Amino acid sequence: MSAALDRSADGPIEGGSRRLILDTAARLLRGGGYHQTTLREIAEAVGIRKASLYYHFASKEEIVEAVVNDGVRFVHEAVVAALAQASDATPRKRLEAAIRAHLTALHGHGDYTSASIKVFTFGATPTPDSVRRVRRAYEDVWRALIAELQEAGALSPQRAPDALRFFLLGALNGSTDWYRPDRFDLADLAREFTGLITHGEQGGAAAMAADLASANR
Amino acid sequence: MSAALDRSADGPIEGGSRRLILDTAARLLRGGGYHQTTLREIAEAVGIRKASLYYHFASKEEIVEAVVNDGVRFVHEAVVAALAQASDATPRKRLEAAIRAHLTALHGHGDYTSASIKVFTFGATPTPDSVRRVRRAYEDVWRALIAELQEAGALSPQRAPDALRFFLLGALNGSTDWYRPDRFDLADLAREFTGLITHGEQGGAAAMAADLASANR
DNA sequence: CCTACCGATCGGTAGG
DNA sequence: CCTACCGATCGGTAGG
Repeated sequence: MSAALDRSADGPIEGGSRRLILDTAARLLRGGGYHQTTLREIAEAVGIRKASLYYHFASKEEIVEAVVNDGVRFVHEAVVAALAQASDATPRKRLEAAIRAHLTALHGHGDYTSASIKVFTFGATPTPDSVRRVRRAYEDVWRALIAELQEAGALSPQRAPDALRFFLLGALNGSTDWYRPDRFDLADLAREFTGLITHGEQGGAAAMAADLASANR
Repeated sequence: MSAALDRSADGPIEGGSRRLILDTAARLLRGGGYHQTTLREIAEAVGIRKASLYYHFASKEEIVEAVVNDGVRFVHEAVVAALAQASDATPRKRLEAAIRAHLTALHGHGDYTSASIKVFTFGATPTPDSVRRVRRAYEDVWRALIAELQEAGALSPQRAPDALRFFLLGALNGSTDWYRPDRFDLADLAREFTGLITHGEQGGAAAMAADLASANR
C-alpha cells in the first residue's frame, strides 16, 4: 500500500482499513465477479456499514478497479522476478519459470489475481483506462519473452507471436475455471504446459540444440 | 427446436416465439453474462412485456440454461461432424479440423456458443445438472480425441491428457475475450494452434513420421 | 399475451 | 465511521 493512498490522517480510520476493504472485495469478486458482488456484502464481511465504504472509495467501480489492478500488478511483478532469477537459464527454462510464476501468482497467493481474471469486464461501464494500461504493461512482458524465445529457437518462429501470446495467456488464465490445489501441482502444470508448446515445426531437435547453445554461452 | 418443447398449441403463441426469446437472450447473454442480462432487456428486445416471458419459461435460470445447453450442443455437433468428415485424414489434420470446428462454431455462428462460455457460472445458484451433463458430454469428445492422437504420436504421450485438454479448451474458449473477425482468420488460427501443440518431447520428426504412416494406411 | 403490482435489493447520498 | 433515506431496478406473481 502506497503512503499516498493511505488516508489514515483524514478521519476516523485506522491503518489497515482501506486494505482490509480491498482484501475482502478481492475475495468476494474472485467468487462472484462484478455484478454478483455487492457493496453490502463487502461491508458486512469487513464489519462496517455499507455507507462507510464511501469514506474510503468514491464508488463500487473504484473498489473493483483497485483490486483488479493490484492483481495484475502482482502477477506482473512475479513473472518479471522469475525471469530475472532465471536470466542465465535456457530459453525453455525461462519460459517454464515465467509460466510457473504466472500460475503460482494466480493460484497460490491471495484473491486479487483470480479476481482480476474473473472481472474481465466492468459490466455496462467501459473498462477503466488504468486497467487497460496495467493489463497492457503485463502483456508487454510476454510480448518480449515470446520474441526472445522465438529468436532463440525455443518457440517456433513460424508461429504468429500474437496468436501464441493469446493462446498461452488464455490457457493460463482459463485455469481459474478448473484448477484445484488437491488435484494439480503448479510446478507440474508449468512443466506440462511448457512441454506442450516448446517445439515448433522443426521439432524438438532444434529446440534442444538451442537449449544447449544457451547453456554453454 | 424439438417438437416436444414447442408449446405453440397451448395458448396465444405463434410458432417461433420461444425460439425468438432464446435467440434474443443468447445475444444479450453473450455480451453481458448472467447478472448483467435482465428479463426486462430480453422482453423489450423481443417486443413483449417482461411478465409474458413467464408464459414460456418458469424462471430466468430456465432461459439461461436453455441457451447455454444449446450453445454447447452446437459446438459439440460441429466438432463431431468435422471429425467424421476428416476420419481418413492424418492425426494432425484431424486435430486441426476439430480445433477449426470449435473456433468456427464459437465465433462464426449466432450467439449461443459465446453465451455458453460467458455464462460459466450461474450466479449464486449452482450450475444446473443438465448443463453439467451437456458440458461433460462435449469434453468426452476431446478426451477421446486426445487419447487417439497420443496413441498415434501426433501429441506427445508424455503429456498428461487432462492437463492437455484443460490447456487446449481453455485457450480456445479464451478466444472469446480477444478474437475479432477483422483481425484473425479462423482457419489460420486453427492452423497456428495446431502447430503450437502438435509436437511432443521427441519433436517434429516423430509426429511427421506418424502423419506419413497415417496417410499411407 | 397483457396490466398492475409485490417485496427485496441495488448503488449511492444527506447529514451528522 | 454511523443512521436514515433515496430512486431505480431486480425477478417474480396475481389475475385476467
